[in-house]
Amino acid sequence: MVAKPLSVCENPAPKEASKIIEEAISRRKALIIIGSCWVDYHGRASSSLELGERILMIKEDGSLLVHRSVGYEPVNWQPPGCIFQTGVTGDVLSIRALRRKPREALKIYFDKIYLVSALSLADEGKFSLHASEEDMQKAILAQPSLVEKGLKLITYEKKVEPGFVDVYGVDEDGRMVIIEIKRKTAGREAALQLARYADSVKKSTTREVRGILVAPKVARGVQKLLTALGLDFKQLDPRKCAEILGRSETKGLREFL
Amino acid sequence: MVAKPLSVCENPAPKEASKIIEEAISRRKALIIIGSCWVDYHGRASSSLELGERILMIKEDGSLLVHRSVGYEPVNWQPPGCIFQTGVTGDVLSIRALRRKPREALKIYFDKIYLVSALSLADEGKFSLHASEEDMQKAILAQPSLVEKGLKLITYEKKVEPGFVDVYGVDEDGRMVIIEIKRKTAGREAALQLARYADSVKKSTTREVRGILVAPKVARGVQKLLTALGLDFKQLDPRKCAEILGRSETKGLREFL
DNA sequence: GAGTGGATTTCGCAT
DNA sequence: ATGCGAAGTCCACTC
Repeated sequence: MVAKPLSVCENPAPKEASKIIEEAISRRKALIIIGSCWVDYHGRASSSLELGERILMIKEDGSLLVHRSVGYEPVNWQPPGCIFQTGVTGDVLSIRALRRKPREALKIYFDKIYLVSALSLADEGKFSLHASEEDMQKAILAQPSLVEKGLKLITYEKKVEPGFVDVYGVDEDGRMVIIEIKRKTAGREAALQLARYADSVKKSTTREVRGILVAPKVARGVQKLLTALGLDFKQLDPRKCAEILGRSETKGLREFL
Repeated sequence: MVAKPLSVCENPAPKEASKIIEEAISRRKALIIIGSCWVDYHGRASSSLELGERILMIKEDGSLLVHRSVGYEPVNWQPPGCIFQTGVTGDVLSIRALRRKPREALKIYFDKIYLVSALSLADEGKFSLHASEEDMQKAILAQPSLVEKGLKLITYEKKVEPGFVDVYGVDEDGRMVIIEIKRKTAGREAALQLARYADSVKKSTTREVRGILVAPKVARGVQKLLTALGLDFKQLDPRKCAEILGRSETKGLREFL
């Protein structure tokens, strides 16, 4: 028999809420607390949030999220690894989440608590993600012709002076090729970064060096910038790369690596 | 009298859960659903998440978060603006969150539902944050001597070729000064970016040009890089800037702006 | 432990 | 709409 996945307590008194919360934290349970609160944060920056109704989530790893009724992001939070302290002063429940490295403190004060729920979530499910920049790189390694006919790859993530080159190879005319991969629209930064890499490589070889920006699209004006910098552009969709990997992942790539 | 801030339903049947969820979404309420589910996502990338117990949050603005029992970040999500569809197939409740621009779809399938809670959160509280890069810029504008004695500022957010210079001025010897501000440890990128801007400005003037990197700290090796590039560094803490703004925000800054 | 760069980044601002 | 850069970014990975 499995432990009950959750307990629910509506409209608890502050003392009762505090008891549930401390118990849950000590037993490594997750918590959801809904109520009216204000929040102060001091650490890498400082912030204050005035009174309002919010959702507080405390997780098993000691992370904490304060969510408003709108927005993808929490308005306040604490990354994993917090130490928690709770206290009751009058009718106010306070929760402190402290972190070292960096030293930062988040304090929440509830003047009304509508719900406290302690959770024991059983979750062993695997998460898998496709069509990342890494997938694009793998697809290109498995099938260099995606970038250019006759292209031969030498190394990947080759380290040159100021940073990394995503992929590094030789074209059919024997020129060195540096490839910068972006999984979404490439902006000015990507072009300038590639130009820097290319310059850096040029300094260390007498051979001709080409830079190719691989991305699904370039931002407005960047094509012109690429031309001015003497760089090439090859359009490539990350989703197409994911498809290619799905079909041929076991073929060429393993050999290459 | 205010509306009841939340309703709670434990262990609902799929049909019942579906009804509550649709009702809540149509009334622009937020939702918390806890249960055992699997998740598929297709859009900017693709992902799949196997069966496990999680917390689903749907917000009033049509954003959606799937949280596991650990981690600051949601394992799956959808930004604000979704359209939702629910359905029941056998004992499975499905929730679809669709988005245009970009076109992406997230599908959640619950085979067990422990809790459904619909929330009407009243939250008008102001959020304020201090010690951002913007605060550093404001502090420098209000008090240029923070960077250097005798420094006179001309403008800020000045457009130069590849981007924007944070602050732009003249030092006590009449040399042009461009300032790049970082609120935390400045890395190689910051130094190279400033160098690019400095080069760009040098090309458009015959006057001497200095670049100053303002940050609480520079990363290892970056000081050497700055020297090599002929750039200066001025240590400045964002928290000190926030203090200065707190004391003197109404003094020099308003005049400058 | 620090540094570096990607992310389904999100978010806000300016063009 | 698109582009661009900051973020208390978080996160994984390398040195």
